[in-house]
Amino acid sequence: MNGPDQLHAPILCSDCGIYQLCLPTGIGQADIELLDKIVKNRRIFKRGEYLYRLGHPFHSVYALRSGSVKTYVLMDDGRVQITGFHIAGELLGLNAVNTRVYSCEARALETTSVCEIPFDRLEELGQQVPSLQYQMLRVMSQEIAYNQELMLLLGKKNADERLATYLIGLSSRFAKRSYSSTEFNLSMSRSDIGNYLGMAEETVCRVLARFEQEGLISMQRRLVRLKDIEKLTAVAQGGGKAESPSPAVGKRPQSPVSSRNKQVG
Amino acid sequence: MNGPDQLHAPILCSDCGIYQLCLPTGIGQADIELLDKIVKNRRIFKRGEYLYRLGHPFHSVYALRSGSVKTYVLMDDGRVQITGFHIAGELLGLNAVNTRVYSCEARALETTSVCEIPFDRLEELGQQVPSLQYQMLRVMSQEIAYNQELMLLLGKKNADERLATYLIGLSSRFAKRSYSSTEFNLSMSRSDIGNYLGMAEETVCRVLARFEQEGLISMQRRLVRLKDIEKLTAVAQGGGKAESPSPAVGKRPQSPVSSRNKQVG
DNA sequence: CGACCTGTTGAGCAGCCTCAACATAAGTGG
DNA sequence: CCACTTATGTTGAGGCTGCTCAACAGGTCG
Repeated sequence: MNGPDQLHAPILCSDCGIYQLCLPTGIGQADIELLDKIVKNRRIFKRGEYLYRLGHPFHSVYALRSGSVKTYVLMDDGRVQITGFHIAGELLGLNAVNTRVYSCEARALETTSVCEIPFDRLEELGQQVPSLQYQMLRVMSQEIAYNQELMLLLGKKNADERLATYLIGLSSRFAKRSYSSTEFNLSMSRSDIGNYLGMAEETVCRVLARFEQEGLISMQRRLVRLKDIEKLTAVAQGGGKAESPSPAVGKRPQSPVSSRNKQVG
Repeated sequence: MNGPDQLHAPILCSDCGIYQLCLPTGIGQADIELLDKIVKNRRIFKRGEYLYRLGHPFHSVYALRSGSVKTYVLMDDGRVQITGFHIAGELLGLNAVNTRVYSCEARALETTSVCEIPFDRLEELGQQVPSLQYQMLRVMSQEIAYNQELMLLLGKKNADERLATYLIGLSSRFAKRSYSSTEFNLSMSRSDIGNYLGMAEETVCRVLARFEQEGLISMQRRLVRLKDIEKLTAVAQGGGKAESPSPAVGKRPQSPVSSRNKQVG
């Protein structure tokens, strides 16, 4: 995690707020007005409704104004991997540019307000406003970096590290939107969290229960309070247990960092 | 997997070949010449050398002319997640656009020839050639879709499915480059494959050995021959074992597709 | 208030990791 | 060219993390 929006705190543009597409200095007022004309298309999605579905033709991108959305990919037999959890200020759907067909589904986790932006309009405008083009590249670049972190989590972290990473990541994202970074509402169910972090729902419960018992957090249903962010951060990076004598050995999780993993190209 | 380059077979542009940046109809001859001026910068990397490293400043993107490259992210304690395996015709480095700093490392797996393209030059040119901008979006969009598949693999597939998916994915990528789709050289070590698929090196060996024993493939060291692509494809999608009576039940791997996973937003 | 959805907790099992020894290939230097 | 060293791949035994199955508790909603 560490997640999206690494460097640039998304800035509201005018009334609708295209957030990630606008930079403080990147786009002028006149351009913003142009942009506003395009994005007037506001929509509300209720919990469980789809912004777009797998295989549907690509026509628009979506800027989230409020609420939250999960995106996920599917296997034939119904297995689900949630690939993203998106909150206000983020931009969805650009990943369908290549094939012109959505490669994943996006579904509202709660009542969610979005701006729907027709991509061809956005493209036209991009040719008049170079910095807009650049912003699109940035948004996608950011998503790639974000996905890389998730892959690291899925491939190399154990259950404790995954959940700690998840909580810390949420915390810092909320902080950037000026929400509380220590107390917030997970809009995802335990099952969703499991499908996001690559673990069973039950394991999510158990680990959270242990975190609470160890004084790292407190929870009631989907409301979390982070009580020891420092220790949580340590857990997320694999320094969770062992303040043990042996500093290098006993890292515990998969990937032993043994002499073999020297990675020689 | 199914991997990159879904729809557009990358086309060589002039002598250097910017592959993914060019479409048959997208970019005119004059533009290609412009592009060529920029990408004259050819370089050779030997096995183990870095195209770029974590935290280094972003200045260029790299188009692979021949050879292969792995990209990966790191944890503090040395754990590694390989996030991409790239072959001739693919474009690397665009994921650093956002932060202007590389968020991963790229390392040659064998002697590899690349075109190094200064990004600011590419951007300038993009403003004159709109379709080039669009191509960049496409390349990144494609990478995102590709990463989503990898996340699905890492989060939801068991060892057999992972390796089958990996082999099938390689096969179809080689096919698109007009290499043999049934016999090819894995340029990654077992350890790399493990760090890519999120499993231990030993497990990679064991599963490959079993695949060979079951007549799906034959291997000697890094040379693979796919002997039953159909069955391999079935395994990749989780239909590997059970041609069992019960069609829906007994899916076997993590994520039971039980009644609970109904995913209700 | 009953039906249902979500979350919690327990018991048992198994897939995959860890550790370790060995085999083979690939370099390296004399 | 061969002996040595190192990297890479293979195979076995055993244990642990996290999954599965299952029953139940607490909320939520009609």
